[in-house]
Amino acid sequence: MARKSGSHSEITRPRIRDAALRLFARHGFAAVSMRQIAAEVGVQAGAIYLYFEDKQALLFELMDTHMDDLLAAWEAVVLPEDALGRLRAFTRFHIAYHVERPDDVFIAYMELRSLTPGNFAVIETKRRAYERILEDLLEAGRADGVIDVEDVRITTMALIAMLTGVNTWYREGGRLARERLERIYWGMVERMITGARVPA
Amino acid sequence: MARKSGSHSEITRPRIRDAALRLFARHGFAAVSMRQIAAEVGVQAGAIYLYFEDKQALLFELMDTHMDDLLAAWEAVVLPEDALGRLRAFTRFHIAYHVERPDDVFIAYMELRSLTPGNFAVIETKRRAYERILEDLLEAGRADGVIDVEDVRITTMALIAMLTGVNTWYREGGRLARERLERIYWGMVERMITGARVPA
DNA sequence: GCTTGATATGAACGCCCGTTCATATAGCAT
DNA sequence: ATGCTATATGAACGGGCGTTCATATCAAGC
Repeated sequence: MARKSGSHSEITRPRIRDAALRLFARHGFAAVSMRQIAAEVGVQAGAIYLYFEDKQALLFELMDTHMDDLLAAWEAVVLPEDALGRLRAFTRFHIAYHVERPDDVFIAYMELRSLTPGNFAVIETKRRAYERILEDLLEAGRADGVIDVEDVRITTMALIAMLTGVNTWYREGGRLARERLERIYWGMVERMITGARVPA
Repeated sequence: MARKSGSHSEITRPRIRDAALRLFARHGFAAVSMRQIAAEVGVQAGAIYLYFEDKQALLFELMDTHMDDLLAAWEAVVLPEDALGRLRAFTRFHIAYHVERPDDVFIAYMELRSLTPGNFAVIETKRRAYERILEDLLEAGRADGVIDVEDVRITTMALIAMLTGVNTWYREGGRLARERLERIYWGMVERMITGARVPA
């Protein structure tokens, strides 16, 4: 049977995407079979190939659209003029985005090694572009004299790791909690890059 | 043929361990087959079962001995009396250990989801024990009034993530470089937990 | 020198994998 | 009503998986 009521391309495709996203995030790319994904959607394994070339293409689409969404979301952020304000915006943006889409984020840095070399190159470029945003903000702050770090590159990596780490332990618990989370992290970041004691 | 010259239990077993460690770290537990591990050692797949009950037991041993080694290595560190000095010691210890044994560390936090529930519980307990070390040091520093953080638990998680993140980008490049790495990271940590500007 | 036990083989087991394809159905255009 | 096309099935493909086991070989103990 085909074309059941309400089963069009626009419905099944995203359902496959969502199922793959959740399963890959939970069990890892290599540990999830096409049949498991299909079962989650309520379809046979062969149907997946109507929408994705193969398993690798499915993973790549998840990671690629995630990186595009992430970069686009940052572009949409309205930034203050001052360097420190921009770093504050980045910190809060990064945490908010990572808390909102934990599965995408998790896959994006966990399954890099599951990509074919060509696909890896594409994702890696976008990943570096994102890191570059923070790195440039730090450089700008340094030029303005408002921040003071020993090594911009190392600070960038340290901050990214620290902020992304939220993903490993924090789970959404209401809007207020996330607001506090962002505030606390910005407090730590600000100290790290300015050395200034921030008022309680 | 069996018992080739120089092929005893004391030789083959660790060779299997080492091969599994490297392959799991590189490709992930689920993506590596027993035959691949055996081939790396120059043995047939069946031989692995003379030393390990199954694939899961092999992974568990890697993770369990890693956690034991990590905790034991920390116990062996001679600590200063002051809280800040202890936090400095922890920071340098953590980085040094992670830089020295990147594969063990990588597996230990990457393959938690590949463990059976019972094995996971064991590793998780040890992982929490390790985090607890840092958490207690922060609490002690707070009691002494030498450190000032808004939330000890969140600071602990942020620091662990930041320090462990070294593993994702740093590759051994001589002893001096690592010394500098430790110094820079301690500089960032100290600022984060004291808010003090450290002299260049 | 013979026996014994540790060490390894390699074939085999049943199972699941990613992927393909002939076939069938369901909704749309005519 | 009829044909067309998008959508899905389900069986099949070759292959690799984790694991077991009868068998063989080697080193050491008597």
